[in-house]
Amino acid sequence: MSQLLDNLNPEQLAAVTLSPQHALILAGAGSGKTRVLITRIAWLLQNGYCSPQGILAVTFTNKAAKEMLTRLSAMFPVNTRGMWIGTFHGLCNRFLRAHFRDAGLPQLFQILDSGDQLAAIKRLLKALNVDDEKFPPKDLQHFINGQKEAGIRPAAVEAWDDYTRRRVELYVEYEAQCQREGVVDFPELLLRSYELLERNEPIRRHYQGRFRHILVDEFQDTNVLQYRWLSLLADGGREGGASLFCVGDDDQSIYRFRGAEVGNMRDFEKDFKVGSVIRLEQNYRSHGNILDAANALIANNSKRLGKQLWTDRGAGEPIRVYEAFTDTDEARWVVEEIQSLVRDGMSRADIALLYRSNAQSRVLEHQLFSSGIPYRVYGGLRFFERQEVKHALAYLRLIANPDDDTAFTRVVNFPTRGIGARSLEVLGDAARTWNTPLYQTVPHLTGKPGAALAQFVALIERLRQETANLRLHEMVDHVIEVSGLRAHYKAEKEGQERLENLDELINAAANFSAELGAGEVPGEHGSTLAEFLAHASLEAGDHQADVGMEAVQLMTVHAAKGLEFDVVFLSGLEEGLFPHENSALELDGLEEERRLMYVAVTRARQRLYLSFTQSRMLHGQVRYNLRSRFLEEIPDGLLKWLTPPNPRRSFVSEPSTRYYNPGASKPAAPSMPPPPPQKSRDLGGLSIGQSVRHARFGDGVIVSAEGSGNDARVQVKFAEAGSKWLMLAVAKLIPV
DNA sequence: TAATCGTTGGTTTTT
DNA sequence: CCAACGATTA
Repeated sequence: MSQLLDNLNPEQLAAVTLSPQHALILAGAGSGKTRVLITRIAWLLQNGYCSPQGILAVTFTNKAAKEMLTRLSAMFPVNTRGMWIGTFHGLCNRFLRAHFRDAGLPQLFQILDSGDQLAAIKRLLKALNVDDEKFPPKDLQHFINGQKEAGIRPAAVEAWDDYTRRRVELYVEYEAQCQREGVVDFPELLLRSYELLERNEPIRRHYQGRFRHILVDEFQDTNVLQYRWLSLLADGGREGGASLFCVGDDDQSIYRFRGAEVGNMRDFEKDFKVGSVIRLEQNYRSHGNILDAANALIANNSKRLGKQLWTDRGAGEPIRVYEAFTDTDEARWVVEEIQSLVRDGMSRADIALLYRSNAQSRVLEHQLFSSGIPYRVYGGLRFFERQEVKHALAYLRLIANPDDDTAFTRVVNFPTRGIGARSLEVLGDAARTWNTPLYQTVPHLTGKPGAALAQFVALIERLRQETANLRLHEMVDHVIEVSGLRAHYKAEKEGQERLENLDELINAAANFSAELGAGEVPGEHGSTLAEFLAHASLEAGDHQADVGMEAVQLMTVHAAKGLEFDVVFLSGLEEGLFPHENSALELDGLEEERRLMYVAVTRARQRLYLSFTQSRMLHGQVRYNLRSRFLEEIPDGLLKWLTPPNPRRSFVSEPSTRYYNPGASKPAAPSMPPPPPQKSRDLGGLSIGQSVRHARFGDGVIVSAEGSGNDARVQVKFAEAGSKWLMLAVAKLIPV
């Protein structure tokens, strides 16, 4: 007991030992929020406030959920089985499996991941003969998911124009298709769960009675539906309902673009009459200068709940700033700096290269590669998203649920068995006529295509029978073999890696049943298989780790959230890139970018490098940008310039020849590249940062430029008219 | 049915 | 510039 609370600071202690009540914990970066969350659970259990069955703890990622489970069992001997700890989607899946009938779902319903969902929508549009130029599948997917995540079914969508009305019709059709096929997409997992709880009183009562303490991680990332779901489970804060313990940081809210609603924090405070907002502001990660920079930066945001990080570990090193000529030079400098760090004994794995957008990794990778520095890029294809794995899973899905048309279409002709587009069209038409899933439509067909399709159906039936008494991994193995997938990839010249991945899938199946417990009964194939398939959809797998590889870590700032490194390089600190130009179009977009910058800065433990370039290759064109305003928002005293600091102006107006002053600054990059070409003439005497007047748009400032000669365009931010790109050859811009 | 060519668009992303 | 996708061609 005493051990449990050892070494907690006063605020952490207060949060952990709060008497059962609704609470909002504002947990700053590196303030030990996970520890608080876990210790809170242990404390509640240890002091008999509730049993493990009474705990519901929810996270966003599987990684976080797993960490919570492991650390909890390490901290405190408890049967974690009874607790509901998992992701929103994982828990909703569990809930829907338990109540599939009441939820109106088949017992073995399948889960569509985003890719599957997109494929399903494409198929739908084709079947309905909808012009996918007018209704791009991706947009429709976004629309549908957006509605679902706001808790809105088609009937409740406010559609005032024809376009929206048509999209709502397609939303209806899409729902019907999913229902027919017995599949559920990600947002549907949540919405179904929510609706079932809402409308089924016995079930609602049961869960409201069961869960006494609901704990939420990364609360600032919840969307509207998730908050309503939590709220419902906690009986809206009424007497006798569960206590909601929400941990989050509004300053680290960086997922509004995917539906996160920071406003949930304020709403929660109000709706649940939260008496105690506890701030965790002591940071155990970074040195003072880094925190000061982060604090200064985020102070520029207006809509904050308010928080100030501090540390007792001393100021540490200054933040190093480097101005490069081009993106290539920037990358070159980063690599040299890394080499020097490694020479001094720094481990490569403790160094991170962060950037705003994935496209920026290319140059960095190139330089790292040619210097022979091992590196690892996060955020590519994940294991369960690989095509060979998806193919194998599709066969398994058909065994579990033949109505799954997405799976059917995926493998009906893979490996090829003479079923072409023509046959599938016939089949699709027939399916519509009979209103049956593709699989069930096959027997209705006659003729040659019918025969080939019948063979495919026979194959699936055969697989189902032959695997009925096998254990999961044997089943997977058998399916890979008999379906012809293994032979197919064996024959393919580049198929070796794919074969290995298929073997890995068999391993994954074996591990899965092992973890599930020894209780697996052969022949009960349904449920184990369905659970494995759900697992594959819900947990696409870690971004493959090169185990033991001492490698520099490359990732976007988004991907870095929650991580920390001794040394962080943040490159591309330029207007238009970071903050990203598109952010200017969105309401409060700049504040979100600033939070993103805040996240980036607070990743560093000891040393932080910030860099920007004068010119950068983007979309095949050289662009000239101002350095990021975020740089200006960090107090000068915290910065150490590795290149001479300039007034915030582009080289266009002020050629930076002074960089060539040989003795100017000692860390000047050893291989100083030639200066970028002077483009000032191309801008017709204008320069970035300059104020101009336009006859129609009024006064503004040139923010960036691209192209040259006749194609030269400048982006002008007008006081009244907003931001515009103007062709210099066309627009008359008068310097003011 | 596979290979090749041309077009298009290019923040951020977990489940 | 360059990757991903769709349409066309052998």
